[in-house]
Order: sequence, then C-alpha cells, then structure tokens
Amino acid sequence: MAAPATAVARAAELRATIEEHNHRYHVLDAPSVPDAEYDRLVRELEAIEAEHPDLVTPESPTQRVGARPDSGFATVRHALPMLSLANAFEDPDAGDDDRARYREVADFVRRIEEALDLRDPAFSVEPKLDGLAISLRYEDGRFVQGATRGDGETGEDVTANLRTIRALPLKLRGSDWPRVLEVRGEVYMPKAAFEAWNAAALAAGERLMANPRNGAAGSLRQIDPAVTARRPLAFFAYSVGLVERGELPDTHSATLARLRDWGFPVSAETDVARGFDGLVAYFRRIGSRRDALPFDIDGVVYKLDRFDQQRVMGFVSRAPRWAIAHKFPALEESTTVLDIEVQIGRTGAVTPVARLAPVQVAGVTVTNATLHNEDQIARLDVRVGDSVVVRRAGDVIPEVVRVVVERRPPHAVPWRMPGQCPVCGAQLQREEGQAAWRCTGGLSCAAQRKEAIRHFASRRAMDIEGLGERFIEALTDFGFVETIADLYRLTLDDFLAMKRRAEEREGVVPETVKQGKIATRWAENLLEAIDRSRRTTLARFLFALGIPQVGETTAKTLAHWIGRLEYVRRMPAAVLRALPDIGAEVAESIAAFFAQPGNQSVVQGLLDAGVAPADEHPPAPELRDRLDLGTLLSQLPVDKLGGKSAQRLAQSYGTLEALLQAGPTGWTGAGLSAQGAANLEQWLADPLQRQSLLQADVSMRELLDAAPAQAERGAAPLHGQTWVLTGTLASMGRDEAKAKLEALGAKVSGSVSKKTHALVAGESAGSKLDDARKHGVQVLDEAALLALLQSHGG
DNA sequence: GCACCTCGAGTTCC
DNA sequence: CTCGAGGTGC
Repeated sequence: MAAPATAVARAAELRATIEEHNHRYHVLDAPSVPDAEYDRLVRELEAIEAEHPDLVTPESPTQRVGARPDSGFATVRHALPMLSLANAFEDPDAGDDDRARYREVADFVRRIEEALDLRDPAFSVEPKLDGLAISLRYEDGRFVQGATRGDGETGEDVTANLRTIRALPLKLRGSDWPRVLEVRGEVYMPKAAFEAWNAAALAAGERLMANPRNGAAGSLRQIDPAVTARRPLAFFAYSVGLVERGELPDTHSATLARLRDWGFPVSAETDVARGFDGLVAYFRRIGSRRDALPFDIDGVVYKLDRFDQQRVMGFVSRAPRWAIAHKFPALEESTTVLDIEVQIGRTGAVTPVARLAPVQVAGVTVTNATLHNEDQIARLDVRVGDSVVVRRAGDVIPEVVRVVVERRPPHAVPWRMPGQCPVCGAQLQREEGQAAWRCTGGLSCAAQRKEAIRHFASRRAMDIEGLGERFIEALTDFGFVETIADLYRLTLDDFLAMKRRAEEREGVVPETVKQGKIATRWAENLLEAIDRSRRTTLARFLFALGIPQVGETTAKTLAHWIGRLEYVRRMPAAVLRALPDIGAEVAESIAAFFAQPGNQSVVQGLLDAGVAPADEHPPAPELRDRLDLGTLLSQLPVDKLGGKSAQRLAQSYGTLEALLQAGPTGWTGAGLSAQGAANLEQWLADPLQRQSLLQADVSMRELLDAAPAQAERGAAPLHGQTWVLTGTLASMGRDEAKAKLEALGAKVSGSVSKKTHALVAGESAGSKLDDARKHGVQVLDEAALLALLQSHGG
C-alpha cells in the first residue's frame, strides 16, 4: 500500500528539520532546540517510516546516527561500531502504575525475560552522562588513538586533544591488559567547572558556554590542543569495544571493575539491579540525586549484565536489544508565546507574564511563565509569537531561558509595557532606579483590592480558611466587599447570594435542594472561619494589613517591641526608627500607612467589627536603652546636629520643653555649634515641624512610660542565635519548626551566612547545605533537632 | 562608603 | 527560590 500524501509530506518535512538540527548540534556545536524536541521529531519520523516502509530512504536521518564530521580532523573508523541505545521516556498521561508509566522499560525487561526464559535478570546500571561519547584505543597498554563517536561507524581523530584530559590514563596500570583494547566512555565538563568557567568568561567579557555538554563538545573540537588543555574536562569509562589477545570477565559490571583497576575513572553511581522493580528503584534513586551530582545526566542506562545473555538478545539494526537508556523528563522544552500579559500585585507592582502554548516540562504542564520585569523582557527580547525554550530546573518555577530567534515569525514586534493598568486604567509608572513598574490606582484598582484581601486572609496572616482566590474574586466583583473590614460584615445570605451569582456567571446549572443544603453548610463554615480570625495575634494582624515594606518579620518586630496596636498606629517614624532592623524607609512607610485617612478608617472598621489582636502586652523594657530624647533629636533633618551633639543637648536639658525654652544661645552653651544652633532654630521656626517634633516627643514618652522598668523573663536557651531551616522535615512542617525554635529564643532566617549558628537540614536539602559547609556552620538533622527541642521541654 | 546580611514580594502547579 | 533593595556594621 502506498503511503498517503500527507505522510510523504510530513516525512520530508521532518527529515529536513532533523538534518538542520543535526548540523547545528554536531557540526556547529550550537543547538537551537532542546534535546527533548529533537528526540520527539526523530520518533515521529521513525513512527511514520515504521508504518510506511516504502518511505524509508538511505538518506533518511533515521538511517544513520549523528552527522558527518566537519573538516579539520582526520576520520577514524571504529574497529567495532559505537552503539546507539533505544530511549525510554515516561508516559506523563499514565497513572500511578509504574509499569504503565515506564511502559517502554517494562517491555524491554519482558522481552529479555521471554527470550532468556528467566525472571528478574541482572542489569548493570549507570547514570547516563550528558557529555560527548568517545572511543579510546590502547595498544600494549598505551593510549594510541582517540576518536569521537561520529555516526557510530566513523568519528574524528581527536587524540591530541584527549591526551590533555588528566582523568584519562595515557598508560594502563597493572599488566593483565589485552594487547589491543578499545574503551568507550564519555568526556564531560563537571558542573562546578562549567560555572567557574562562565563566571571567569563573563568577567573577562568572553563568550559563554551554553551548557556543560556544549562546553565539552566545543573544547574537544579545538584545532589547537593547548586550548583544549585549558578547558576543565573530565572523563568516565563505561564499556569496552574491541579486545585482542586478552580476556574480559563474564559480566559488564565485572568489566567496569576491571577498567577501574586499569586506571580508568568509572562513575561511582554504577550498580547492579535485578528485574523491572530493581531498575525503577535505581531510576528513582539517581533521579532524586540528580541535582546533587557533580555532572549533568539526562537519564540512566540499563545493560544486561551477563555477556552470554547479551549475545542471545542480539541487535535490531544498530541498537542492542540488551540495553536501553531510560531518560528523565526533559528539564527544557520549547513552546510558543501566545501572549504577554501584565499582572498587578498587592503593592501595584506590574509583572509581565508569558502565556504559553501548554507544554510538558519535567512532568508538569506549563502554561505560564513569569518574565519578572521590563528589563528581563528586553534582555531576552521575547515577543508575542516567538518560540521560546522553557526550563524547570532545581527550583519548581518555570522560566523562559531564551528565544529561538531562527523561528521568529516575520512580523513579531518588540514588546512594550502598556501605559495604563489593564484592570483599573490608571497610569503605570516606573520609579527612578527601580526595576518595577507600578499601577498608581492604589485601592481604587480592583486588582490591588483583591490582592490585599487575599493577603489578609492568607495562612500566615489572618488564616481565614476557605476564602480562596475564586470567592475573593466574586465578593469584590459583585460589590459585597470593598475593603478587608467589609469581610466581617458579611452574612450567611450574602455568601449564598454571592455563590449564586458566581455560578450564574460561570453558567453552572441551577442548584437542587440537596446542593442548597451543601451550599448553606459551606457558607456557615466560611462565616465561622472569618469569626475565628477575629482573635489573632498583633504580629499577624500587622502583617495582614499589608503595610508596604512590612512582612512577617518586621510585623513581629513591631509586635514584640511596641506590644499594642494603639501605640503602633500612633507612633511617628522618628520613634519607629529606634527599633532594630527598622530604618528610615520602613519607618516612614509604616507611619505614612497609619496617617492615611483611608487606612485609618479600615483599621478602625476592623476594630469596630470585633477584630482583636489578643496578646497585647507592654512595650519591651529594652526600648529604654535605644530610645530617648537624644535619638529623637539626632534624626531631625538639621545640618550640623549629629548624634553626639544631639545627645549632649538632651542630657543638658532633660526634656524637650526645657530645650525649646532655652533657645539658640543656650544651645551653644550646651555644646552645639553656632551654625547647628542656627539651623535648629530655623527648622523649628516652621510651626508644622515644631508641632511634629512635640508630638513625636509625647508619643515617645508615652511609649517609654508604658514599658516596664526591667526585663521580667529569664534568658531563653537559644537567645541571640540565628538558625536556618532547609529541606523537608518528616515530623513537622517548616512553620512549626520555626515557631518552636523561636519559642526557645532563636531567630530563624532564610539564608545561611557566617553569622548562622546552625542549619537544620531535612530531606532533599538543597544549596543551603553547601553554604553551611562553606561558612563552617554546624548542620543538624531532624533527629538532632527533635532531641534539642525535647531537652528544652518542647 | 562599602560589604554583607536579611527581609519583602512575587511566582507556578496540583 | 530568586531578585532587589533596605539596614547595619566595619
């Protein structure tokens, strides 16, 4: 049966595309699409050719592996061809069943079990390095020739360059080696070396390497071996080709051990696994350590361990039936930018987001990726319609890595930040020296209102369970809620009405009686959750208000030092500035928030609605050590009135009244320079400024008067220590562990530095472990943490 | 004035 | 988790 025209056309198209990628990858060392996409194209072509064998031509890319070597190096014929392995990928649509998810691996094992008539055969298993495959020829124990893999039959003679790799033995150890030995392995660039290289190249303004594999390939193809010698290349051996006048062991794993004896580096991750379950267990084990390995891998390789069994299985075309490469889900994929939209955050910050054609990356479907800010878009030059490479690396959040410029549609235009907020229409502006654009709409912008409510209800703030994004959207859109204070006025009927309208809008069918009961129950729960939130802590309440620059930590600082909302909301910036970690900027932001009439009425509305931060306590006694008239004076924007002279003035007069009474002549007598006295007098001449100083003084004294004379609590066991948490703990959540450590007096911060007292590392801890090692910080595991908490009665 | 620490804010998917 | 920027100590 002749192939249909569509198949003919598609096959031709695929061949052209694959050849182009081959050329870019193998000859130019400059791939333009991720490997996963290349693999997919080849598989599609293979599928078409399998269905329509008449379409197979000798020139088809499926009929050879790799590309013809470029000029510059002599061609070498491998004594035994270098194999290519069949690839097994995960089926992302399969359920939890391993045999369905790794169907190709299961089939591979089953074929072997059937052909050999045995169960759970032994496999030699190893990580699949993402480097450059090479073949090394040793005669009488000496390295005589090395070649790239090329198309598997012939490669390029890169002997001189390979000699520069220190991991590669030029002379074999021991004496029991065959007269002629071909060793196969992978040249690669360790991740750390790659990063160091690029950091240096960046500093020197030289060209960067795209990734470690490209770095290795480019380095090996240098005409001048002296250049290669400077590149940080390494090598692992993984199999043997031709052997003349010598014996090898009976198994692959024993052969690897022999290679090690002869002086070849062999990956420490190699192992022996039995049957399908053993293979999958190994796959998972290596996968979980993927980021921690010092080299890039793109999967693992399974080889039937016994050579006699390998011989029974034989080959299909050029791929062995006794080995398979099990690939990890791709970390990089390419897709199309459908649109670039902007999102408005709680603070009005404008974040551009790329809407993407859905694509599978590392096991999940990605449809959005942040583009951070205007500068980032300009750097990448992302345009609507572009093909982009999306990555989901060690972290979870997808990012756009680069644009595939060759595929840019002809009329794509550079992206431009809109002038107005897409939600409220207010002007967008970018402040001097800031990366972010902001919507100037404030709380008249629906997006900012919604985000403010979402933040207020969030777990770390007021913790109103059940008040998710969808309902906040509906509550604000239908006018049930304008500000966070309105939440506490909502009734059962409001919730039911809101739900009905939301369902109407979404086109959901009218509710049955039974659904009505469920809805009532839902509304009751929500009402109860809102009611519960009335009793909260001052720190949570302050955090929930969403004061710019005030996050969880600063809210805790305010709550701890000042103690009562009444004081916090009335305290001028000059006083707030006396608190640790609160500087001019943050202090102004807090004072400005509470001075703004709209915010005042919201806060008052919350209090009137019965919201009561519960654990109010007097201001911290230590305030007396950091806050006095001197510190207040030293913050005045008056020239020649510094910290020292401010202290002298304060000491001479004791009170602000006395100081004001004395006037400039008295001040000079108290140690202020004539110029300073004149400046101060001039500043005080403005009645508004004079008034604000008097008010600040009153507030400060009120605060100090309320503070107990001395600390009443004993020293906490971990007082003054900074702890850091990383990884996942089995027995408790991170928040819980943080709270328990804080209860013992420790400060829990997010990053490791030399000031850190200890790092608690849970499962799959990441880069913070390295930081701890670098700074010589002690590392505790979960058991040690539990023991510590126990010993302090936690 | 600079280097180093922290904190705040924003982000994706299930 | 990362980036940007505020706070602090040298």
